[in-house]
Amino acid sequence: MDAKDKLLSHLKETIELTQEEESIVCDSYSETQLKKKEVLLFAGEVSNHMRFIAEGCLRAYHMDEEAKEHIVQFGIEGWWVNDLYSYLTCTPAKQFVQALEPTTVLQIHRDTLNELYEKVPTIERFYRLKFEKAYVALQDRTINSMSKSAEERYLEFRSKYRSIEQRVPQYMIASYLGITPEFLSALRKKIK
Amino acid sequence: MDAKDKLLSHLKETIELTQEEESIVCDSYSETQLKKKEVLLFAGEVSNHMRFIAEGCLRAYHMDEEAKEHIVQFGIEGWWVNDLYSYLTCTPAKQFVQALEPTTVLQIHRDTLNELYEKVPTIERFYRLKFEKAYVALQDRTINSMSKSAEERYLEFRSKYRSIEQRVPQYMIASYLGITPEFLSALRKKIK
DNA sequence: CATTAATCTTAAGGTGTATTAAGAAATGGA
DNA sequence: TCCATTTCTTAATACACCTTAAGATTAATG
Repeated sequence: MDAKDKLLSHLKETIELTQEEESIVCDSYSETQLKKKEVLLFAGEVSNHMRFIAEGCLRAYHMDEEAKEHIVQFGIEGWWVNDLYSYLTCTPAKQFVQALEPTTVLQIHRDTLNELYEKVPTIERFYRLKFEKAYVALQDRTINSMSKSAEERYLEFRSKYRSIEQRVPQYMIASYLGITPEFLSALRKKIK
Repeated sequence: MDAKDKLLSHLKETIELTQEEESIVCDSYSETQLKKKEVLLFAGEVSNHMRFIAEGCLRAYHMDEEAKEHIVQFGIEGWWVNDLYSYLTCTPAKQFVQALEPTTVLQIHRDTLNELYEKVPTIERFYRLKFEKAYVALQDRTINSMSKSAEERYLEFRSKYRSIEQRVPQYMIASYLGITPEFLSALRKKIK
């Protein structure tokens, strides 16, 4: 199954599309191949595309004043990864987006997407739902990081994202959880 | 200046409205008076209104499994406070919204707002911008709480929200910052 | 393969923040 | 004005998590 088929079947989990709409949709996205470690979006740039991962694995991370990295989100096949705020407001991104594996991404430019909304109205609904989900995920994460211990957060991460845990380095999971790799290592030892 | 005038001048900071539109807008909102400690939205309920604070002060907070409260957001005159996710998706709220002072709120029901979007299209733009701001505020808060110490977060809170710091109890600021009131007290002593 | 680079673990010692308990200060209601 | 309630502070002790440093594994590369 090629990248665009994956996108279509992903869309069709949420909305219905006619044959004609399917081909309009396909024509609106362009495919990009990323090497491992390649950066798709740099902090400081404006994010002009919505990005669907057809194959591979990405991370979005923030770099603080001391150049320490904080992973905000992972993404694998079937996920969307972006600095959403930058995309929505055309302001400079605060996050980097980088491939952790060789990755295939389908991208659509904001202008093209706005045109697509006109041609295929259900697409607008699809993205509205995406934005809402992004918001609740962020809200959950905020509340979570404030009210739970590192151990609880790790156990939750493991049960929620087992497929991710298995393919990204442990020190990145530590970064996502907001702890040091050493402490995560100690936690894992204790739990087992 | 009455509550509805405050709303109008708030809207007009972002969008333009004709005389006729102003009166349509005003008719769409209803005014509610809250006593101190009165709860406007309970976790578990669906939030069906967007809420503008004309006068007073509110907090939105989450209650965890151990019944500990975590303040997610404060709001004073000119702010909007809500469990936005619940509002957008018609799912049960995870947060409570409660008055910290005698407060006047203007509320608009989701259905009424959708009608208003038709009648006064610029209103839709106003709310889109609100939703975007809510998202970035949340994103900032998440990154912040992961990458900064309690002292840094407190100093930032103080310079950003001095007007709020002066009118809400210190232990609530501690809750907002994710620390205990005792530790905040110690921090303040140390800083001075 | 061999070598280097990336990742993970261990351990000692330190720091930030929580907990508990008590009392002091401020505020609000009768 | 007084009492009750709410809020803030202090201090001792405890724990979660960090820092540093080193070595052990594992994976990537020529």
